Amino acid sequence: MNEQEFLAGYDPTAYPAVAVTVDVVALTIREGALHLLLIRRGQPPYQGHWALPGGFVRPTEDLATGARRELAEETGLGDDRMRRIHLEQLGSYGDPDRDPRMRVVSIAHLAFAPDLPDPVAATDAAEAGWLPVTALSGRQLAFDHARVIDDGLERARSKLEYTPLATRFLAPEFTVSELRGVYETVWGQPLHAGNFHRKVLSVPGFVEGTGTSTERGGARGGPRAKLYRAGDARLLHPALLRPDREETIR
Amino acid sequence: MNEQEFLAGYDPTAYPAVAVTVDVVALTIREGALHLLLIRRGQPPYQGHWALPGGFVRPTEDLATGARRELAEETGLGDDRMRRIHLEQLGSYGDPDRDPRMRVVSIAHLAFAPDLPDPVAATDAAEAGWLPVTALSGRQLAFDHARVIDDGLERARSKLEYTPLATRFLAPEFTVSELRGVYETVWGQPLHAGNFHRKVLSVPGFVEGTGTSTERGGARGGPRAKLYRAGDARLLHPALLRPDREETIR
DNA sequence: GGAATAGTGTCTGTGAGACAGTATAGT
DNA sequence: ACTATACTGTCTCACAGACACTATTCC
Repeated sequence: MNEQEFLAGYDPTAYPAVAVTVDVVALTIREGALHLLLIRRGQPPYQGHWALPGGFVRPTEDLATGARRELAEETGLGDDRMRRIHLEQLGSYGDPDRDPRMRVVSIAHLAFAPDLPDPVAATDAAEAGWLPVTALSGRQLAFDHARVIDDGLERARSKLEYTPLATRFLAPEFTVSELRGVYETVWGQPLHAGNFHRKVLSVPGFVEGTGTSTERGGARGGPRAKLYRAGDARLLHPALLRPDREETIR
Repeated sequence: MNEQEFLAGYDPTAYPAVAVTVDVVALTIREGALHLLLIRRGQPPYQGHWALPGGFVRPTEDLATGARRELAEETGLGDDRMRRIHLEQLGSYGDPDRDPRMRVVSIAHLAFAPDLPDPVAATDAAEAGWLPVTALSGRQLAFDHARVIDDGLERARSKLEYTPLATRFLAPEFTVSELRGVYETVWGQPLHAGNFHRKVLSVPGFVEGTGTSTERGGARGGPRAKLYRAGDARLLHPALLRPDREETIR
């Protein structure tokens, strides 16, 4: 350890400043498609490119609070609707050159939200909106946000296997079919309706019946479906594993 | 958005400085017990308390590189032995008051290492060593490191279920019994030897035989065991689930 | 010989998935 | 009437866990 390193151990100002931001990969399901909240940047760098909502963490807030605040600012949601949104830490991204202006370490978060109204663009963004994740390929994303989004989507797919968080994409009361729709949308493949139904009801604590049913059957016929609420389980056991995972193993 | 917030969006120096550190929860197995690399702090705050190895991120290194560097510095290992250590990001800890000196956001990492020699204390630490994790309860840990360690241990237990990373606690060639020992140590419960044996060999890509066997049988008798290497799987399918997870589900 | 360990055989229960079938509603 | 959907029944296969057993080696 030389003199510079010794000093640096005690005096962080011996190093150039590092900025800490929080970014949010916010997912929701609209019209059967997985959507992502994105902001079109109004100034350089990456002016005109799409970016994740986020910003500098404030002195008195912790990381999760900062992420929740950024999400609330961009979506314009009140406390009541914010409370139904699941938010967890996704990971930190700190490559030295990920932001051309300075060293920025971003703590990315992942959010699952029920279908929400279109966001009102904040003053520091030219535009904000929910974009289908299928529309991202080919589009130029700011910073390393393409990778953050990829990580977030994979985390979301994985979380649906072991946790009951799929319910967070739905209204407080939902049918098994709607829940199956969440899985099919996030995983990107159809599931067997009958087996899914039995499986969901057999996992302890996943859902609990409300005793009520939908007012009408399906748009194209069928009986009225029973309504369920999220149960008290925090983990699904046994888990609902994705079919055909062979590709990702090696 | 008021004037201060507007400026802060463009000029991070409008906020008080934030320091970014990397910390490492480094785990290894010694004499059948799970051990953790800890440093006894030589100066305030938390002087004399045990803390995770870590330090400030340097301007030109990314987060994983910083964590690997800190680990190498504390253990005194060369590149060859460092390469066999698994390192992954664990999570970020950024509560505003976690460090009394200033705002410090720490990106914690998790490392799995084979049995290593005792570390040589670096100049900025009074003492360094591998401590059994069972010896931690009751001991005063610096900062929020007790929580970081808890999160790391739970992550380690979980990773052994879905990945072949248990092999990272062992030498390049190992027996099924030694591998079972890793699981039993990390999970803290005995496993059925026969079923474990069959299970490990049946998971594609978990281990591959070397064609050789140990020189001697067990210390207290038994045949010579076949030797295996880590296979090419990155995920175990089907997974090796911990027995009796009911407690953690709700 | 006695004891411990490596490794295999077998049985049972659970659960996933395929498939079929019934009941209920919309058009 | 026709069709789509909700939900249930049944069969098969895979696998986890319990138990038993043999073979090998150390003491």
